[in-house]
Amino acid sequence: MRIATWNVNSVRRRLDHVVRFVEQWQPDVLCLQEIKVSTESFPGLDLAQLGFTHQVVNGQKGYNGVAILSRLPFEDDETRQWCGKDDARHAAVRLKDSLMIHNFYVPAGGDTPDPEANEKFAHKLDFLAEMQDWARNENLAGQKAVIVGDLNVAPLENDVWNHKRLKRSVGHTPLECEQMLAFWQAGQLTDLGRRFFPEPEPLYSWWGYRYAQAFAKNYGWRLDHVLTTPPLAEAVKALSYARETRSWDQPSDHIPVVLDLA
DNA sequence: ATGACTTGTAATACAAGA
Repeated sequence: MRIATWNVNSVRRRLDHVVRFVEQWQPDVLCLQEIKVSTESFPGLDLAQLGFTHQVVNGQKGYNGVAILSRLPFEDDETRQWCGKDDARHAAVRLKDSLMIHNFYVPAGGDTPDPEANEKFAHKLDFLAEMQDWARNENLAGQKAVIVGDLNVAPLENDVWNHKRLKRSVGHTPLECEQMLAFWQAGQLTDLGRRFFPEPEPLYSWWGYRYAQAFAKNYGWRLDHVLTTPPLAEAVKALSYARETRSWDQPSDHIPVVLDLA
């Protein structure tokens, strides 16, 4: 079984890329973030034609938004609010044999890494704290669960192209990195990115648009993560990064990360 | 050397991404 996660930066703008990725990689489940469309306007028929006849969409107009698309039926699905906001940052499904898939889009956090001066950063820290509480309260570690998404934190030194330079930048500050690792510990989560590609190897899933040579020079960040709980340890077979998509015409700034489960 | 870009909204800038 193959599960992919991808921040597509607008599912309507990138629909051709989604089709191309699905044809080449054949995921059974595709978790999207930043669909940037209301649930009503989501292009569900186009995606159903790819075989994803089971869909849960948590969208809103203009910003954010997540979706889980599947060839396999859901036994249950859920979209819940975080930090008391109805801002379309999470969706979850339960497949057969109680396999849970959680798809997150964690707040980016704005420009200034100071929760007093920047309410977006405060929101991001609150969100990360709530994820820790959730992992404990739901006994995430005891479930068969896959957590994926754009978590908007690159927690390890080699998760950014220049640790020394970027440790003051939102997404790689010590406080965010601590909070992300605390979430992983709260759920006893395995960081599959680093299980398959250990430090100090550079490992990235995002290259910004603003610097045109970012991808060519590999000035990237690892913001997109795939995490699994202890009951799934034996089932994890492989993890892949679909780097080629970043070279396609008018790409998303993120690439897909692909998990193979037995 | 993360800006210099890209998106959606709405009407020619602005917010947001990170």
